[in-house]
Amino acid sequence: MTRPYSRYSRDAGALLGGLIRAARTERGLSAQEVAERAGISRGLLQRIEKGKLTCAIGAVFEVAAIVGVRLFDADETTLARHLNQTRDKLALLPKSVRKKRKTASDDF
Amino acid sequence: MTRPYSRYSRDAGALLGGLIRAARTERGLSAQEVAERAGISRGLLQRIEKGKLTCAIGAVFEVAAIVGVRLFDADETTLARHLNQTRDKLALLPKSVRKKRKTASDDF
DNA sequence: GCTTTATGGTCTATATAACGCTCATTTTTA
DNA sequence: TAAAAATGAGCGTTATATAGACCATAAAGC
Repeated sequence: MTRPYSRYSRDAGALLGGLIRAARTERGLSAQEVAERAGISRGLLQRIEKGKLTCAIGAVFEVAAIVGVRLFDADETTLARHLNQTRDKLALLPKSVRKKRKTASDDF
Repeated sequence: MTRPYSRYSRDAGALLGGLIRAARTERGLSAQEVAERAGISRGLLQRIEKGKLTCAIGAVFEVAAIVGVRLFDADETTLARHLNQTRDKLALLPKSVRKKRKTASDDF
């Protein structure tokens, strides 16, 4: 990633970080404790809560799950179900994308 | 991140990657094109679509925005508004967390 | 007030992610 | 079937995110 980030990404990162921090303090968890449970350093947790966009998405997911911030507005079972649906949908879509396609023409 | 990822994170990553790939093919965009627009390499886009959890969250956000996958079920203006609300909420919360707190006792 | 602890910031070393390239395979169109 | 394009995957190099330590400050409890 050499390009500057878009407004949307910056806002999304800041929002997610803020939600994580709010959830953590509401639950009375220290940064040290959450970092240990997530298996990351305290410094990385600070960057996540500040909305830095260079953090690994896995670390963000781990922290979000620990403090109770749910992405996709879905709990674990809903997530698994949605995951299967997406897999089924992908199986129906074309394997590769070409300029002119017979399916789902955009021009009308 | 040295620890293995939780089930939740793995599912969330796979789901998000699948949603991105489905949205990209539905819109008839090639991997090369999306990668260029996002300012990332094609290899990184492949890893994102496969749900690899080591990808930077900023790159994932950029790609998601380009192909039209919205996190938080929110568009740009809603995102900004929610962002402000989170900031206000954070201002009311305690700045640091201690073991025994007067606010929001958990024990009843 | 004092003490304790959480947090914010900086620095260095190291692990590793990202890039750019290549090639093989698959898929689509002619 | 052949040609063209997209995809998947591997590899060496480079860039950088992360961990871990440190210190200073701020905040909470006594």
